[in-house]
Amino acid sequence: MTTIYDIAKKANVSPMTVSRVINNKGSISEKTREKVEAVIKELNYIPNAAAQSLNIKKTKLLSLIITDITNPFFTKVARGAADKANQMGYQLILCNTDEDYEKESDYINALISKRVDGVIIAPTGDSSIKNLNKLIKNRIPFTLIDREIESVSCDKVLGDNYEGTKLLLQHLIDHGHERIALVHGPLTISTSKERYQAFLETIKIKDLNIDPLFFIETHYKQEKDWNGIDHLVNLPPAKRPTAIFAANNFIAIKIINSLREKKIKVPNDIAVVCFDDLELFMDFDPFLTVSSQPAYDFGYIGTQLVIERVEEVSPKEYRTINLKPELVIRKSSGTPIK
Amino acid sequence: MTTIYDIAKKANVSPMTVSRVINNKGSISEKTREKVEAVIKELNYIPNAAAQSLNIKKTKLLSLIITDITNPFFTKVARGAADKANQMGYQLILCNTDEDYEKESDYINALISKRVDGVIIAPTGDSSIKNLNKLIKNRIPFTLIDREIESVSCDKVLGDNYEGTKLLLQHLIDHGHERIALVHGPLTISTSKERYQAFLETIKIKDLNIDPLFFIETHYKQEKDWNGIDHLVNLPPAKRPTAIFAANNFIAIKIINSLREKKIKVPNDIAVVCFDDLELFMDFDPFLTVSSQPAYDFGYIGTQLVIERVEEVSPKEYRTINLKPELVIRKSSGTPIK
DNA sequence: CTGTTAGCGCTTTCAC
DNA sequence: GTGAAAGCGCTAACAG
Repeated sequence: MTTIYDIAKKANVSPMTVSRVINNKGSISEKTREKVEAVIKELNYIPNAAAQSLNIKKTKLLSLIITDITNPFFTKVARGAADKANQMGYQLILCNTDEDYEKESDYINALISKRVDGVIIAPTGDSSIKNLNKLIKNRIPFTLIDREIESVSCDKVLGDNYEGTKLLLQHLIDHGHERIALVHGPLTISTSKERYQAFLETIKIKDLNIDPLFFIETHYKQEKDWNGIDHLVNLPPAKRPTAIFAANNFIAIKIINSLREKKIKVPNDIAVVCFDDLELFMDFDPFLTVSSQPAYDFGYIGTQLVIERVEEVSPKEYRTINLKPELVIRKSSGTPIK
Repeated sequence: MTTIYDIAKKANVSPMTVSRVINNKGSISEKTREKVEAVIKELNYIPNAAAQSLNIKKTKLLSLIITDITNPFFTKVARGAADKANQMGYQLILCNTDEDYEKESDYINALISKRVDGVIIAPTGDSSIKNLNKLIKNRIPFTLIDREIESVSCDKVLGDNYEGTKLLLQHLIDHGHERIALVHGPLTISTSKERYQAFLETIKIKDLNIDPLFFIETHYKQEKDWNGIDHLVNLPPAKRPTAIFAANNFIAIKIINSLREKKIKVPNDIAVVCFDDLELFMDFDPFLTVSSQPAYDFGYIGTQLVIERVEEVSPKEYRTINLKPELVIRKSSGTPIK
């Protein structure tokens, strides 16, 4: 491996001069600069980042912690984060937690060891606060994306789950639905809790009376052979919900699979809507009616905010960016039923 | 930041002893080990990876270079790579090249500077050989995935593009199609070239006479307002192809969008098939007939192979793993037309 | 079983 | 404009 010393020797200068050339720092005569640069090129020299960061205490490493890159929402988030990171000269370490606090914890330790400059994280849940505190103790700035943890102070990029839920629910109600089931995620995840609460509030305002059996809790994760709505599906048609609200896209997939198995048609027999788009696929077969969030921006802006913290150009006060959801009406919500 | 010296002082031992505890190396009395571990826990000490790697010349950093995380094929690849990497105690740096040689080149330089232990790469094309040579010069092992570059010696995880193409084409021919268009990617990408050649060979064997206008070149990338098949679509129905073979999933999306705009129905008016699945969405609306490749395995096995190189437990000879495609027949190829 | 010395490859600080 | 010395936080190699 060629080092700064090899360059120095061959260029007849001191290592320090080489360092100055590499970093464009201090003043050097045009002549020596050219000489040094020539040798660097000749020897294909590339500085050792570990040695650099040991001195300057910066790694130009960022990490994106999400629950599953396979979820199209997070795929887009990752694209946004990677784009911004690379544009600013940072590399991005990708971490998938699978909604698992322990994995999250392990990752955080590894990232601290790597001395990443900053972290963009969609936490696994409210208990993630302990992991975030570790970052704080180690003075690693982070921005929270998608999922809120109120007790933590940091930059945040959040969606509007109340608004998104209301839009979707209003749409169903406008179509004449009164028997609407909600399949939501764990209430320890802010997005889940907020969508749940917004659902409750809205049906209260609309004076709808929803059967307690119509509230179902599950995971945000993909799951084979999920049978969470079997008890609804096995009901005689007149007692079934006429519409189902899925709290995220993966839940919608589970629901639609369940319904298909039972030969129940969407939207003719039961309408289905969900939070978060399925990207791509919806491009060529617009099917699911959704509250679509600007996933790319969560990643892009989230990354921009950490970088600003890392480079100390942020205002002292932490910022919270709110990203609006958009109601995208497609086939799965059907036509008015009355 | 607390260092090994802080621990040493507080535990009344030498820094070296602390190092030994951290790395579980050499022998230490149970007593001192416990004492040191207690202090480490008390001070929340986490070793500085930069300092470590400066000595041991290993970073426990791997990189996955792909063209677009947004393509479901690569999303799965990324999941596989991340899973294996983390399982083995490595972190994964994600790089999106957008099929751009220059970006690839920049990434490679950055990764060399970071002294990543290994790289898993789906190269942008045949010219990537220059970038790979840089890795070789810097003694960074890599495995090539999905796309072959014959002149380079390394571990490889490749699909069988001939087989996949033939399966798909045979399926169309069995359905009675004789006027089949091919929309393929740049021939500088091995998968593209192989699918193209397999197509030519197969139609030759089957004695089909395909209009040269039915061969269309485009990118593997997503593209808004793509009009690459307008000249086919504008043909009178009797002169149009009865089926279109898309060389990858994103091309299929472009085609289906184009057809929909012109009110041409798939598969009734024109059948469409493609290489690589669209995952997820196909779960709940099985539509596209495809040659599906085990994307997750490309990432998982590719990562396993580099790690084996990194840890020097591989056989001397480079290995090539061939992953078989699977024909998945769904709606888009329709029913036999004769 | 434990400690000392040197040095990984670079940058900081100060001198000239 | 350039260089010498010291040190970032850790480990290899040796000594005891």
